[in-house]
Amino acid sequence: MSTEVRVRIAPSPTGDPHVGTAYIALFNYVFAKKQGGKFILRIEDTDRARSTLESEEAILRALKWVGLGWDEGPDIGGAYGPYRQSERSAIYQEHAQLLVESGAAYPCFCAEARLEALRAAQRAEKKPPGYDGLCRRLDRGEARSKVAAKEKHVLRLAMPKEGETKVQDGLRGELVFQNATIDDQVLLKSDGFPTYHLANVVDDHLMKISHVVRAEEWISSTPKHVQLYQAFGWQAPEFFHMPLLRNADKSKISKRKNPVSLDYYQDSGFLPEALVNFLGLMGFSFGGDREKFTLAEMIETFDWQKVSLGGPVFDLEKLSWLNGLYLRELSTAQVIERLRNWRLSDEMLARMVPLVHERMRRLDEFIPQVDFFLRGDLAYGSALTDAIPKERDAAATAKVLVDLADELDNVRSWNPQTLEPVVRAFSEKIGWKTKELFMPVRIAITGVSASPPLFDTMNVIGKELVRRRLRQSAQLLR
RNA sequence: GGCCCCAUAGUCUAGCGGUUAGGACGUCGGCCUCUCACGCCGAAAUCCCGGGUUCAAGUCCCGGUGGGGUCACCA
Repeated sequence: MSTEVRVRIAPSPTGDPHVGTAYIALFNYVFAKKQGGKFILRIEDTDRARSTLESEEAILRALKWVGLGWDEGPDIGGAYGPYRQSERSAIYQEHAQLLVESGAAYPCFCAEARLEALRAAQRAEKKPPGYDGLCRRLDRGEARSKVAAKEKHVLRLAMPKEGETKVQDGLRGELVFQNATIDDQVLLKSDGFPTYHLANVVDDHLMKISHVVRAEEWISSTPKHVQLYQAFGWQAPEFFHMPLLRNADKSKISKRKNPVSLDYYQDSGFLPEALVNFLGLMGFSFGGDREKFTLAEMIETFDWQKVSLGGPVFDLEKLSWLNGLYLRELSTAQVIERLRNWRLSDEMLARMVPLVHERMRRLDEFIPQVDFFLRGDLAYGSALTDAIPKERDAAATAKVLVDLADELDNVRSWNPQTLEPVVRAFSEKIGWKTKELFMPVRIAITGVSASPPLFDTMNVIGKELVRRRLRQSAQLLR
């Protein structure tokens, strides 16, 4: 068996490129490079309702932006493709079939409603929720004929009900789980697509992944994965569960409490090398008192022993400081280059100029009018409180802004035409006249009461910055 | 609630049986300076609690407590 180190980052393309993805990608990448191994990108798009190609593209773009390139992936191929799970359905079906034949998995015909009722009952009795094994007890012949009759079903893992499952974690040692406490996980959904559990095990094995470096939130499902490896007769990879990035209140980092999209960091003018350095500071210590180090230097000194397990709070303030260190190190020419690649590109100018063109009398009025396009966070002074509609109060306005931020999060394709109906529908939903709603929103997003049309403005500023400003404004109003 | 993980200042961390518990962000004060920023100097602030083990415990063990994760036909 080959001893080559092969690791992967396996994002699910269901939203914006997440800072946590970059964080985990970083540790995979660094470990692979340190070992002279391969770093693989695999797209886990088995949730066909939520996965989009647009999101996949954004994730690839963002990972490239932070400088974590892959050796094999959906865009460049490789010896173990395809690297998009939606293109591997047949592989999962075959493997699932193997499990059914060996008795390690069984078809389950229970309807959603029954499962919900079951869970509700378990909750009421304060028992741990989980499948009750009804279909597991079905006669195998009967089950087979139901399947043959095309009855709608899923495939479940026939989890052993006795004994224990041991997980070897490279960071935490041996983790022991009582099998009786582990649920009969669904492996194959009724739409024929695999769940994460099946797909991830099958792919990791087929793609010869040697080390699984992933977030701590996966620990509790790892025994299921270990059971699957055993059922297939495969050797499990080594697991390394990294701590979770946290909000200031220590909960798992989330977009409600933190800018979480890599797009936000790019749009706000963070340098990718600073962001990567900062992510490296989360849970990893370089050695000595060094805090500033390059990716290459991190690779050189990387060692799992230097990884700590407490969940690190993601502190934008410290990231900004680090970013300043990098920024000041650049030459003037380099800064100009960075600015051009940021918001002073011809492309950005081409988007901004039409919006302020007719509002300008002289060229010198350009800069003040595009001010909010070029900023990260805004300074509002009293503008926000002044924008509270008559008949409404600060608290209500704050809530509206936050709710709108959430609403906008669901907007997939961000442009003036898609934004307008969303915001208008929102206005109706909350029972505010558009007249009442638009001014506080305008102020929150631009900081001023006179600006180009709202939706065009939002379009250029970008989703993440818009959402961030709405949230920040709400914060200030409270 | 069950299961699991974690625990050094507000935050990120060093420490791997004997240290005045080190560094960084942030905060406060000062210096530099036309202002600001940068830079420099300084200050306040930490070993969650209780038992063990040991001559000696932030460090090892156990138990609490606290925080977190997870309990989906989402990953």
